[in-house]
Amino acid sequence: MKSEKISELTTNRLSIYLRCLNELAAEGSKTVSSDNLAKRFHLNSAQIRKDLACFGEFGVRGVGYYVEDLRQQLTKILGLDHHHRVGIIGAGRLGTALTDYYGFRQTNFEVAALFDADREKIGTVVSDVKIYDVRDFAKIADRQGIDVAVIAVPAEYAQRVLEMIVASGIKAVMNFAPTPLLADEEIKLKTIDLTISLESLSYFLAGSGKNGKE
Amino acid sequence: MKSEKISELTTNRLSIYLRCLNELAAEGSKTVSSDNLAKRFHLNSAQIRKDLACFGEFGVRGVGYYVEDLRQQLTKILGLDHHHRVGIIGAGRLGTALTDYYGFRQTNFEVAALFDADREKIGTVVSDVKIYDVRDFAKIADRQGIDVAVIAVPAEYAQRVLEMIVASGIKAVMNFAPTPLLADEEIKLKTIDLTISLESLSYFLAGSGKNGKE
DNA sequence: ATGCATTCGTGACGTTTTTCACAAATTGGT
DNA sequence: ACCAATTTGTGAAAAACGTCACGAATGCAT
Repeated sequence: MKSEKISELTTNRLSIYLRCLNELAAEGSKTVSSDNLAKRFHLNSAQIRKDLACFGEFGVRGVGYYVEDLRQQLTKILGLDHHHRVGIIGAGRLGTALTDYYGFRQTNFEVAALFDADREKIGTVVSDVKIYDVRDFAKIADRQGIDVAVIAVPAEYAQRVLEMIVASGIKAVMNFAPTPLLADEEIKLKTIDLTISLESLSYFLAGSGKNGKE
Repeated sequence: MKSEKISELTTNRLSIYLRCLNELAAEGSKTVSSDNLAKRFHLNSAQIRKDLACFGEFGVRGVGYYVEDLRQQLTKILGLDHHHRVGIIGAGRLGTALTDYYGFRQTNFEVAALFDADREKIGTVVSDVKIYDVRDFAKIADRQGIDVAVIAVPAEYAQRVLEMIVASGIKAVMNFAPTPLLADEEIKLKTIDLTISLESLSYFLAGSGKNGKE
């Protein structure tokens, strides 16, 4: 166990390990070795051990990891034993699609409210979630206990929306607008930029398949 | 100019640079320095110069980069001067939301067809795009000239869908199913795993804001 | 009990990515 | 024509990340 700061690459992999452990637990496996885990994806077993070692000594030499135990540990480390309430800003196609994205429920996130500026939409309900006026964001976010915000508005509004979110005291933000946003250090901002991913495919196709890989 | 293999991190940044150059061009700027570009996001100017140097010497010492020229160069490098036709497998919430995601059009991608296994959906039209039977994928993909596939089905079907896509000869795939997929070397597979990103936020919140950053 | 097979935890090593720092090229003013 | 101010391109240094290899701990068979 080394309690230096943990890289995001490591925590991302923890998510993958946990998913696998959940499957193993469902299958009834009692223990699993790092080598075994590594083979499921094509990872290196030493990396898995190192990732886990950041948080404690969960394994038993000669045995491996106890599936159920490690599962619970990772669930706790990733904070998935806590419920989170999500507010989505932007009730367009993407925002509404996310509203009943089952990945949210699966990971203990609940979409509590949608926000939009369009008067036509305000007051209506999508998948049991009400659409509020974005101008009331701080008030509703507070009343609803929202602790995670999702930005699903056009790029040109994203920075302003982010500032509104931060001003309301929310610390975790997921951004789908295709633009890099500037935020204070104490905010966790995660940008999912589909355009970059698309252009990455485009680059690959332009190079006419000279290089492959993930 | 060094024509070794270029890392994905580099090409991803090219996308960001290009976006910025498009804005600068729209604003009427003639030239821009790497330092100037670097300040817009918070990147290092040397990195920008190195990224660009992978593809040629586009800058002029003492001046910077000619916005319009660099814009065209990057557009070409990223293959954005070519049109691509996209097939989306899975006509659920996500698949249909993606269908009129304007980022596609912006980047010269066009959603040509949707595919689903649900008989209720097959034959209907979403945002001018027809939903076909997924069992006819190879045939339709060929007929429609589809060269990019998007996987928007539940995780348990994703691997099988990928194999179907690969079998039909398509080389570029974007996967939204929250599971790592195995693909051959010659395929470009890009996985966008929202669950991992969510859990990353959860991890941050669990650590109660001890560390921030992007 | 002892030995053998297994598997973790980790220090050492190698690779990749980022940052630094400076020579070389260019412009504009005098 | 020269000097000062810029700003690129790039080798070298630093940092981050991944892999290897091995000592230490454990279980099982004899």
